[in-house]
Amino acid sequence: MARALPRKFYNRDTATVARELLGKRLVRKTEQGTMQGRIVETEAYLAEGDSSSHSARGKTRRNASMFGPPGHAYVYTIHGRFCFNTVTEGPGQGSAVLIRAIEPTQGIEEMQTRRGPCIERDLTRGPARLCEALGLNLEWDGWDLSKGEELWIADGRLLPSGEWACSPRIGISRAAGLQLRFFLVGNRLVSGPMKLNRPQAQNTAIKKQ
DNA sequence: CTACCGATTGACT
DNA sequence: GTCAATCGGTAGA
Repeated sequence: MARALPRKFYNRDTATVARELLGKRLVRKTEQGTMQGRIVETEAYLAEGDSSSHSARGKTRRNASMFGPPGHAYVYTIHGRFCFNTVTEGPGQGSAVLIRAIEPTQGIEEMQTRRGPCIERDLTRGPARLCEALGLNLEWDGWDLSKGEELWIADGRLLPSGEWACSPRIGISRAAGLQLRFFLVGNRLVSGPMKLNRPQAQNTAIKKQ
């Protein structure tokens, strides 16, 4: 099994971290067994110039982890559900990457137990769904992902440029023009629209999928 | 204390 | 495609 991504991986430009997390595996080791999924969709939330970031109006009890060291988890609640982020840059910057969807690769049965009845595609498609599947909650807020224990992200190869795309982020109203959502082109576990907005090129080849 | 508000999801037209 | 249930966090009285 690949090692956990080191802290220096996270201590970089947040959009870069969000893009490079694509294809990496999120690992959750429990006494019952190990659950793993390939990261297929992420969003960057910046420390500066991003009015939709939780850090935009300063540090609070809720977002304190965002201002902590990079490589730790930031877990928050929204609409009575949980979302999992990795802290980037900093410490003290207030930036993070939201993991929006993973493609299960191991421990599917345990994920199904936690999620309850749903179609297989909905097991981990969406930030709150993947948290429920992996049993992530506020107890994991601040967890050091670089330790490689219980919950971490495994190192892996970088994706070829043709396999990913970016777009505006989902479910936000402010700073909606920023292209800070990253996803694997054509992957069925990606939540929301697959509409491409790659800076360079290009839609024609990929749109046909 | 109350009021407002989502980085969502699931149900429905 | 649309819509509202949901509930903790936050700000303000």
